[in-house]
Amino acid sequence: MSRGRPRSFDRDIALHAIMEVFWARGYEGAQLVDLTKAIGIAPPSFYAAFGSKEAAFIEVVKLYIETVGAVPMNALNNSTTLREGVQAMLLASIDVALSQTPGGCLLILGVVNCLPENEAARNCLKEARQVTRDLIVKRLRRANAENELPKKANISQIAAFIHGVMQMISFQARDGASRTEIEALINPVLKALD
Amino acid sequence: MSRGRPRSFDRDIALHAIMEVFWARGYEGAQLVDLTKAIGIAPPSFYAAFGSKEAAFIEVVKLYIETVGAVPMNALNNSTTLREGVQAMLLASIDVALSQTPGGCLLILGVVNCLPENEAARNCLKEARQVTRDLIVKRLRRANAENELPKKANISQIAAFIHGVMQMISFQARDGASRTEIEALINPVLKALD
DNA sequence: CTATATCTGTAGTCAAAATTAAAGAAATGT
DNA sequence: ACATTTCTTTAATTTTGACTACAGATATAG
Repeated sequence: MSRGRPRSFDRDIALHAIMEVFWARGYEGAQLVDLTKAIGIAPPSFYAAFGSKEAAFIEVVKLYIETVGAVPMNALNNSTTLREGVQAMLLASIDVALSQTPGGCLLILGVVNCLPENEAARNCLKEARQVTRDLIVKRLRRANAENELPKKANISQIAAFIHGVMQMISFQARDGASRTEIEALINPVLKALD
Repeated sequence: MSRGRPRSFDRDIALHAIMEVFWARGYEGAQLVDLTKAIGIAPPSFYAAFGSKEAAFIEVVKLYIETVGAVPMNALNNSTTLREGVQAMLLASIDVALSQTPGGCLLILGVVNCLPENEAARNCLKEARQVTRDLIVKRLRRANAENELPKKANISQIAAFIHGVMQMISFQARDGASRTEIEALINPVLKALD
């Protein structure tokens, strides 16, 4: 089948390893030496496997969305009532945010400020956030169809606010807030949904 | 009085100029060449006047708090009712967030991820955010004393949430949200205060 | 067993970014 | 005027970080 010397490491495991590094340090904060050390390889092996730091990041974001990020979004959808769904999503987001050191969501905090040459990484996350927002909108439309919301409810405003709560969770987790403090943040959303 | 060749630029004006740069690009995103270009000087003049990039940033943060950041905090305090104060503060925060390109507050977005050698800048902002939070707590205590809040109200939880709304304002402004979209974010807080 | 393909390891290259050395310029104080 | 002080200008220097050339290693195909 495949000729040549085989790779000395498992590419999937390596991708998970660098996901942790990008998650903890952000795109620019994660230096190549951190990535290669996390895998236990030398730079040429990294470039052979992933192409570039930027390409690796884009792949990591995809993996993050499919694994880490999927949990809250599934919790949102696999619920009968909107209120339960939003609550479950936000609680899962808190788990995600507190599962890393320092805390927070890669999609929200991974690239906030960046050098001009790293705009591609920032846009990659911006698009991912738009997908998150769209999923929330979709769930709200379903709730609307099921008469869980006033017909005149402004779906996109509510979605922006719910997404905003995920953002404050990430920021405060990054600043070192405790689980108790962060869990208290979600009450106003649930109250607003009643 | 002061001997020697006089400075060719006004230090205060220069500080304001680099405040804009740090605000727009963040600490690491603002390169020295951006700072010196904004002032119109060469690197040695910058170092003679400010010491280092880090020292300049710390000075900028102080200036930002005293000028830009003071507006929302004064709005919070110069109000008879808590509700009016919070609303005025958040509206002022929106003005601040939308007054820069890209949007957002320097204290919230200036350093999110950073290289290990820039932890000092991150801590500087973290402390500034703590001051913001403390001011909100103080205003809530006053409201509590004036019987505007239930005696059992959890002041620090409410403060964390209000601060969180400022974070979502900044973050969504940075992502390009419109004034209308951002203004809609503050309704749930006001509702929660009733 | 040989040729070929692909990986690894060492040791770089290259560019960018913060910082500074050194010489000349422009003010004050005597 | 002259000495002194402090700034400006130009051109490095130094460091760091992403990326790679090249030689040696290890697999498959025939």
